[in-house]
Amino acid sequence: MAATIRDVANLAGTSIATVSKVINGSYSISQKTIDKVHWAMEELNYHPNLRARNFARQSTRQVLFLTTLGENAGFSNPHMFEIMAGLERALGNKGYLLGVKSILPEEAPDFVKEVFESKMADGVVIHASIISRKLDEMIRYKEIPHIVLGLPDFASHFCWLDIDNKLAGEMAANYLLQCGYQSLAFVGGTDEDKISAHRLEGVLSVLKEYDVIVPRYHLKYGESDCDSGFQMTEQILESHNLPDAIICANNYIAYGCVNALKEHGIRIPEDMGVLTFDDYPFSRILKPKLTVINIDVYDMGIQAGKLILNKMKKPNLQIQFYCTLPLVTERESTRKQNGGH
Amino acid sequence: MAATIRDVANLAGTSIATVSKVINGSYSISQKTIDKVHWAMEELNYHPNLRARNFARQSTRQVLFLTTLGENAGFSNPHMFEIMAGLERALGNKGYLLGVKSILPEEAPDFVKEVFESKMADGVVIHASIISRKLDEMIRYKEIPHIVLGLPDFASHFCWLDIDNKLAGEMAANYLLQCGYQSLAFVGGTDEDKISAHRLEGVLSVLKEYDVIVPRYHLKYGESDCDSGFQMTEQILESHNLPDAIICANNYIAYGCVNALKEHGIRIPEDMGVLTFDDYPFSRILKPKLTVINIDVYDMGIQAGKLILNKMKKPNLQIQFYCTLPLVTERESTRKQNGGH
DNA sequence: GATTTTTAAGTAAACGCTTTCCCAGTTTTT
DNA sequence: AAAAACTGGGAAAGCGTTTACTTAAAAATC
Repeated sequence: MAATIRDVANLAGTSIATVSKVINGSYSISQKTIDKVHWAMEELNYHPNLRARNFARQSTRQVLFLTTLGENAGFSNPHMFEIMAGLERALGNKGYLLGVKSILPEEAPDFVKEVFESKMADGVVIHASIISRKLDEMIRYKEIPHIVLGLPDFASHFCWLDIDNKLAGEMAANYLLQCGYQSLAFVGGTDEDKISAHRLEGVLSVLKEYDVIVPRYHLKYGESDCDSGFQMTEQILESHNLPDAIICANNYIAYGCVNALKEHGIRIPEDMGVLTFDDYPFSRILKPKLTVINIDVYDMGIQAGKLILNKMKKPNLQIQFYCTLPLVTERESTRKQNGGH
Repeated sequence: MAATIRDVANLAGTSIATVSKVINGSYSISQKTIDKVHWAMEELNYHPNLRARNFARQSTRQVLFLTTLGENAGFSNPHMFEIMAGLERALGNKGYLLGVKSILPEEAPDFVKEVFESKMADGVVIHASIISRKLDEMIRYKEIPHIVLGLPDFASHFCWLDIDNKLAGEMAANYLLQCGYQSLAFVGGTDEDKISAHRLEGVLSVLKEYDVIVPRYHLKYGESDCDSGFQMTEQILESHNLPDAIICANNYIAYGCVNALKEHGIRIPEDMGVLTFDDYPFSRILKPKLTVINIDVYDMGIQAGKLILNKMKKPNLQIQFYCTLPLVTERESTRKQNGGH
C-alpha cells in the first residue's frame, strides 16, 4: 500500500497539517521540521495522492480539448495536432495536463454539459468544428472557464481565438506585388470554406488598395484538392489575358496548379508565380519548392493554452481575440523579391 | 453552487446511499424510489462530482499517453496522431478519458514515477520513443497498468504492442513477385532506423524463400528523405544489371525515387515498379499514384487502447504481443497483379 | 518583566461520493 | 405458525488531502 500523508506525519513526528504545509510551501515552518518531513517522505517514498488532492482542492489541474478526431485525423489534418502539441506545451509548462476528447458536433452539447456540471476539468478548449448554437446556449452560464479555437460563424458569447487568415491573404498579395508580379489570380476552396474565403478577402483588400483589378475569371472556387486545383488552373489558362501569379488557397490545390502549369509549358516562377498557404511536408519537396504563407498553428496552440490558463485565473475576462502571425517562407515558386515597390 | 448528492437525497426524501445506488445501478431499489431520485436529480440539475467520485472510487477513469510531441509533430509524424486518435476512440468508447503528456526521454523516468506514485491515471500508454533502461527499471514493480507502444530495443518486462514491419516487408515482396516483377531493390533509411530495417528483413526473407538473390548493390541505405531517395535510386540505376522494381522504406524516399526514375526516362510501372510503405496524402496525388503497403496506425491505437483497458482489468496479464495487419493499397506505380505466381 | 506581536505547529472540519454492514419489513419455505 | 430467506433502504465509515482556526512558545516592544 502506498504511504499516505498520515504515515509521513507519524514517521516525522508531526501532524498531517504540517506535512501538507511543507509540501505546499508558503507557510512558516522551521527548517528543522521541513527537513524531518522531507526525510520521512523520502523514507516512505511518499507522493501525494492526486485523486485526494484534486478532491480537496476542488480542481484537477487539467484542461480538456474537445474536437472531432476520427480516422485519418493525423494525415488529413496536421493542423489539428499541431494545435494539440502547442496546447500541451503551454499547459504542461504550468503543470496542467491536457485531456483529449473526440466528439461529434451533435453530441457535443450533452457532453460539454456533463463536463461542466461534473467538474471533470478546470478548463475547456473547444474546437470550432464542434460548436453550434445549441452548444453556445448551453455553455453561456456555466462556471468552467472555456475558450473556442476558431471564429464561430454566428454571434456568440464565446471567448475565442483564431488564425488571422485575412491577414495571411494580405501578406500573400503584398508579397507577390513586391516580387514584381502585377496580375494575380486566386484558386480557392468551396463557398463554405471560410478559411479560403478569408484568405481571398485579404488578397482582394490589398489589391484594391493598390488599385489592381482582378477580373472575375481569375477567381476560381472548387474542391480543396489536387484535381480541382488542376482544373481551376486550366480554366484560368484559357482566359484571354493571363495573370502572372496564382495564389492557391492550400497545398493540395497548389499541387494541382503546379501540375497544370507544367503541362502547359509555363515556367515557374518566371512566367507565373505560385504561392500557397500552410506548409505541408510536400511543399518542400515539390519541384519547384513552393513559397508559402506559413501559418504557425503550433503557436496558436500555445496561445490557446495561455489564454485558457488566463481565463482560469480570471473567469470574468471577457471576449478576447488573439491571432497568430503568418510568415512568408520564400522558396522557388516565386521570383526573388526585388527592391522595387 | 452545484447540487450535491445530499441535496438530491433531501429532495427525494431518501438517504444519500440510496441516491448513490440509483446512480450506479446494480442494487436492489424499488422502481418507486428510483423514479423519485431521478426526478430529484432532474429538478436540481444534479451531476455527480467527478473529483469526489474519483476519490471515493480510487480511480480516475483516465489513461495517460506519454510521448514526445514538440513542434511540427503533426506534420512530420502523422503516425503519432493517428495512434492518439485510435487510442482516444478505444478509450472514449469505454468511458475513459485520454490524457496526453509530452515528455523528453531523459525526463521520462522521473515523470513516470510521479504518475505511478500519485495515481494520476488508471493506466499508462508509453510510446517507445521515450523508453529507456532506466525507465524500464523504474516501472518494473509499480502498480499502475502500463503498456508500451513499439518494440523496445532491449530485453524488458514491458507489455508491448507494435506494428509488424517485418510482415509488411514480406507483403511488399510477395506482392511485387505476384505482379510479375523478378528482381527487387530496396532503398531504405539509416542503420539505426529500426522500422526500415524490419521492413527490409521481411523483404529478404520472402526473396530467400523464392530463391531470388538480391545483389548487395541493390540494397541502399541513407537518410529518410526525398533527396536521399533520389541519390540512392541513381546509384542503383548505375549498376550493370537493373532491378525491375524498387521498394522504398517510406513515402519521402519514394518521392525521390520516382523523380530519379522519371529523369532517367524510365517508365513506371512498365519498366520499373515502385512500392512503398505508409500512406501519406501525397502518395495519392503523385504521378504515378503510389502503390503502398498501408500500415493502419489508427487501428494500432485502437488495439493499444483495448490492451491497456484489458491490463487494467487483469493487471497480472503478462507480456502480450499484438500486431496490426498491413494492407496493400494498389495504385499506379506497380503493374496490375496477374494470375501467374 | 509584563504585554503584545510573531512564528510554529497542531486540531479538526470539510470536500462529495462509494460501499459495507446492518436492520426492518416482506415474502417464501417448512 | 414459526423459521428462513430475501428486499429495500439507511447509518456511517472511509477515501487522503487542504485549510481555517486555535494554541503554545518565542520574540519583540514598552
